[in-house]
Amino acid sequence: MELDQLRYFLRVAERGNFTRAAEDLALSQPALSRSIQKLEEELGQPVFERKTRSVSLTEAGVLLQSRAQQVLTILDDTKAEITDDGQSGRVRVGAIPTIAPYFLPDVLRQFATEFPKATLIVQENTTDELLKSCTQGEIDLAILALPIPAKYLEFEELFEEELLLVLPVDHALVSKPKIRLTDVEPFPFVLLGEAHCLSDNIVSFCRQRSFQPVAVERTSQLAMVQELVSLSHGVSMIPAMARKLDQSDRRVYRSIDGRKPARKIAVVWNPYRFQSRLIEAFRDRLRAYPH
Amino acid sequence: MELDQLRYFLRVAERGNFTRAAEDLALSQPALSRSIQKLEEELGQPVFERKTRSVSLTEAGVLLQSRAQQVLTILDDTKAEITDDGQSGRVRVGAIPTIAPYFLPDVLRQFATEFPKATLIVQENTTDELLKSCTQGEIDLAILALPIPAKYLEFEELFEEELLLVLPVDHALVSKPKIRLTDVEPFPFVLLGEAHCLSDNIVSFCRQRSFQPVAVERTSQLAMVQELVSLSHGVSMIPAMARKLDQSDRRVYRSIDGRKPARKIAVVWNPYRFQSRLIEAFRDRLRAYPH
DNA sequence: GTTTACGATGCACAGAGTGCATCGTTCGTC
DNA sequence: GACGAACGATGCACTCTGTGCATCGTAAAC
Repeated sequence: MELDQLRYFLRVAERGNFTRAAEDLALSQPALSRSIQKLEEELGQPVFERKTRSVSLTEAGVLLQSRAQQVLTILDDTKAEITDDGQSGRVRVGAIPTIAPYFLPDVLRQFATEFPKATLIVQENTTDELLKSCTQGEIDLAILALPIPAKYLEFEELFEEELLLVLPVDHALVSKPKIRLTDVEPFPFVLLGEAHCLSDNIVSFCRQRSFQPVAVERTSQLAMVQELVSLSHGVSMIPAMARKLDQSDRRVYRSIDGRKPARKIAVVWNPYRFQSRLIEAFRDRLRAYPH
Repeated sequence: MELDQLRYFLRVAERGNFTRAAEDLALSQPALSRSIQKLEEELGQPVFERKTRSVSLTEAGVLLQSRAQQVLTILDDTKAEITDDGQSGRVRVGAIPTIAPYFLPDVLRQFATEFPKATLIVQENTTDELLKSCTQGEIDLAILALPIPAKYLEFEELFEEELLLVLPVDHALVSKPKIRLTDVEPFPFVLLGEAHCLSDNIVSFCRQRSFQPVAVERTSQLAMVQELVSLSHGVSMIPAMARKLDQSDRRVYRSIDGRKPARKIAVVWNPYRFQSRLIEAFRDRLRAYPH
């Protein structure tokens, strides 16, 4: 039994497909097939059931999967722990798209200056994917908005951030000195796609005030939301950090009067994985970041 | 990091010597040196401190040692668990020399008949060595005499066995109808070497009756004790199972009157290791063995 | 100073793992 | 019902890694 075989095996188990797994592994499909064959030969029985369109784990495969994961995690962490000098190494950070471009660059720059030997790897993805990556040890830290279904993960709230109402410059509400949430109710909303938690934040905040925002458009980037608002497709709510970077004069931002909509930004990590000094340091910088 | 590297590493750590470890591993010393070098290269630091006469673990090495052991154990057990069909496989049994030849052959024969596909491996060694082997997962079961310092090990008493007084045929006590322990006190003893727990059993039993047997001779095999007794070098105490196999008429066995000296035979195993159905079966046969 | 113990290094070789090309089988589709 | 696509298995040639043998370098022991 070789470690590579276990890595290969896990990937095939994950993808349910030799060809796809081989691509992931940067390996030819025949090589992968043979590697699994050899593993099965050693175990005296198949670990996969080959169906015509996909493969699934046998009983033996299920057992092997959990043990292989365990073993590779231990070795990965051991290596990280031994090579941990607090200066060099790797920090893999994930962030949701509505945070990444507004919050991360500053922290990354600061961190890179302070730890020039460190390698920073950033992944931008949805909350669900980030949590999965974090659980599987593919990233060390994830920065996202609460609430999260954080099974087996640890998190720490970093700060709370106001969501600002964004309006086209010529919108009726612009001249109103105090805008309450109820004032917004009649207007259509421009929101991000459903996979984005910011939409959930906004919708759930509105729902607490018992109104359901009407989403006229769904887009995938905050910048696009801002542009669509400028073009009077609707109004929206934008995190304060995204407003800071907005140079345009074709839209205006207003703070909602009364209880203000907000989101809580948190950092998440996997407490079962070794936390290198570099990772700890990154978390420290996140905490210390002015907001 | 490769599994072989970890195996090599552990052996060197155990032996504190590359050359010796290489012999154990059936590998040339240069190959071993290079393998460790590569491991150290990957970890970015040495795992051994090379002194002129021996090598010792560095801090990193100590960490790696425990993790490597853990990993190899998991994989070993996983393989055992997957390949466990209750019929084929391997059972590694250890026994102390004063039990092995008298008790094991019958059990082994019976077990081999019942499980013809199974491979039986028997190791004869002292209690200390067997417990060490069991802890390290080098054997699956150990059969020995209580008491044992059984840290992290589980044990189950199998039966209690009387220790019989053995005398030369022409000994003064032979004609005595009832021999009490005090009657034996004046006579010199033939005992096994100090590493054998049977000597401990005998000595501690006598000490409870507040006398210290005088050992005139120390030998390494029960058969030799029996022969020396025949030659009137002294008297001794012999487990009942060893008497059964004794065909000679040059010595006689007597049961001590009063509280009889005895030893408790137990089977020991490592509860942290996977117990295959074959191992369980072997334990069952041990329990069921008539005594 | 000489010998001994022990790990490191140079060099050549064998075998395991890999990639490419291709095959065999089973669905899905026209 | 024949054809094509998806997917894993197999044949073959090659390369690269790990290994053994011979030898070296160094420090302790005699």
